[in-house]
Amino acid sequence: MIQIYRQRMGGFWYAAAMKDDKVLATSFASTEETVLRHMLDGLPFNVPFQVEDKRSQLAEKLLTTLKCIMAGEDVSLDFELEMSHLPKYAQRVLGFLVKVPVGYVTTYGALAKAAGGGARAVGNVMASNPFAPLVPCHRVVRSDFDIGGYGGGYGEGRKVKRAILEREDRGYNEPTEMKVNGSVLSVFPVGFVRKD
DNA sequence: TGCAAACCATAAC
DNA sequence: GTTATGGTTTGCA
Repeated sequence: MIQIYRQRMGGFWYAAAMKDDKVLATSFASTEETVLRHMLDGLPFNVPFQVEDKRSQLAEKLLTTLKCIMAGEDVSLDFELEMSHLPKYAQRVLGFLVKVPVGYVTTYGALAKAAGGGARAVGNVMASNPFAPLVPCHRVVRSDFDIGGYGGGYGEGRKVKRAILEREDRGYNEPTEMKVNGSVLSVFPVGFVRKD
């Protein structure tokens, strides 16, 4: 049985799907209906689930973490993510993405260069990221530092993406290269992202 | 700038 | 198998 938790904090609804101590999906949205629907889309298959009204300690911690990420805070991600049902390539890309630190962004192309595959394929993985905003797909922008898409495509979600990034700005100035899984991943200061 | 073509994993047929 | 679809990128006018 999969447990689903949801909570409203600071103007957003947050939701998490958990099985035992593992996280299957997370989501956020402006309404309860949307956050639940969005998160159910991210679940692996049609398995029985139950919406819980009381939160386990771990669920409480997880939902709070989601809120803190939205607030641009630096949090530790010591949660166990269940992604074995995702395509292998998607797992790989997400594995690189979690290494991008607060205050930096990477690009679809840079992520592709590190993880393999192509930029558009990376975009596809971002669009179907079941772990937003825990796995920080909001930190992936276009190679020309246009903000890129968010929330499944080009829509209002872009505003949210920009807002999160503004709060994550740590004032770094220099691009840097990170060693991840034996590959090199280029990351860039949030300040590089184009304003409009 | 703007547009066309290349790019590449997935899902749907 | 094959095709259609993207949160992209690059080159060239």
